[in-house]
Amino acid sequence: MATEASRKRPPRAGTKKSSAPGPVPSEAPRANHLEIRIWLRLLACANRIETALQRRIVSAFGISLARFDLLAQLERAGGVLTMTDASKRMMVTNGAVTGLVDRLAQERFVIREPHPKDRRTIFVRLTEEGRGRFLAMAREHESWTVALLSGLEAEGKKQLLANLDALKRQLDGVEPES
Amino acid sequence: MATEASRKRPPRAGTKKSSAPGPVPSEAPRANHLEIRIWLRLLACANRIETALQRRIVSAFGISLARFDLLAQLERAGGVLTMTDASKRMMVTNGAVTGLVDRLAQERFVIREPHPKDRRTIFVRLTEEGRGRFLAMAREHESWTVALLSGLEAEGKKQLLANLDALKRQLDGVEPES
DNA sequence: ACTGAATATTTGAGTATTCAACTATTGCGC
DNA sequence: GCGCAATAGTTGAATACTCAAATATTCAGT
Repeated sequence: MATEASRKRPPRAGTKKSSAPGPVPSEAPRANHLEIRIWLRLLACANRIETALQRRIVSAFGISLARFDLLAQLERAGGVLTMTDASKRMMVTNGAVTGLVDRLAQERFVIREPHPKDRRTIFVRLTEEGRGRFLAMAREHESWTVALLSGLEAEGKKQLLANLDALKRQLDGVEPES
Repeated sequence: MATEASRKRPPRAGTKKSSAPGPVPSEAPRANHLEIRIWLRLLACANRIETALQRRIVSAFGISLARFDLLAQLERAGGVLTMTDASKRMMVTNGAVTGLVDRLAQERFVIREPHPKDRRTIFVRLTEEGRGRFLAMAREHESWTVALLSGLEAEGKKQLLANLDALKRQLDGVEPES
């Protein structure tokens, strides 16, 4: 049936043993449609890369991926962003950003600042210290990412990127904006 | 810096307006390394597909993607699985499975059964009714998946699958098992 | 048999996320 | 100026997941 839509991360590989009657060696005859095989592969690859990166960020920097991401958006935006702009860039809801900013503020990465004119609006500003800490993290993060993929053939990489671009365009067409 | 590691879903597109000084039109000069462009594209595609499928499953069947996934694993396994085997197949921890089974049991999709010999072990069994309901869902789910990707050129699809296979092998090599 | 390591599951704390409800503000239209 | 819809942000209920600790059991060694 090839139903396997979710996107979890492997929780660090347990012991190797299967108790139930069927030890689950049958992995072969699934995924009929080409489309579904592609989706499953895509998902598997995305999962592995994300899991690998996430683990390293968390263990090396002691900061969650979501928080790291918010810092990245701030840095790219020049250091300041409103809550709503941050949520748009990160593609999460306002509510999610509230919590992330709470923690980043606690850890001195960012500070909240009022908008001089509009009292509904709140700016989130990357502190100097926060920026420094982030940049150090970002350098490593980028090299990890490159390292993960750089083993592919140059030709294959170009092809893959082109194919993914085509896929993305296709998806934008089929499923425009929710 | 091309740091953008997280994997969120767009929360249903908000209104189009940016309040802060810089209205964020600058989307151009990023993603230097080819590897990073690939990763970003891969992530974007996976996100869109997953989001689209998840929304449809939730709205059409009133069941979460995680729960749907567990049902799929059960069906594929022939109807029964221990908690641990389920968690391995779904690549989540035992703790996560406990909660999913709790709810699926509540909704009569599955039942818990003791292992005749080993009292530590618990079987999760797909009920007849649950199986029927799941199969109906699965049919639709599969057709959605195919529909999402079928617009690509046949040649591109084959190429994409091959490239993704190569990538997966590469990832398995670089990042073996945790 | 006893002891202790290993295995199976559940539980609870910590994060993250969505969505809907709610509080403040702003800014029109008249 | 008023009234009110739109906007910005926070909060809380519902899900989901990880990791570590707690429970139960099984099993192997002596």
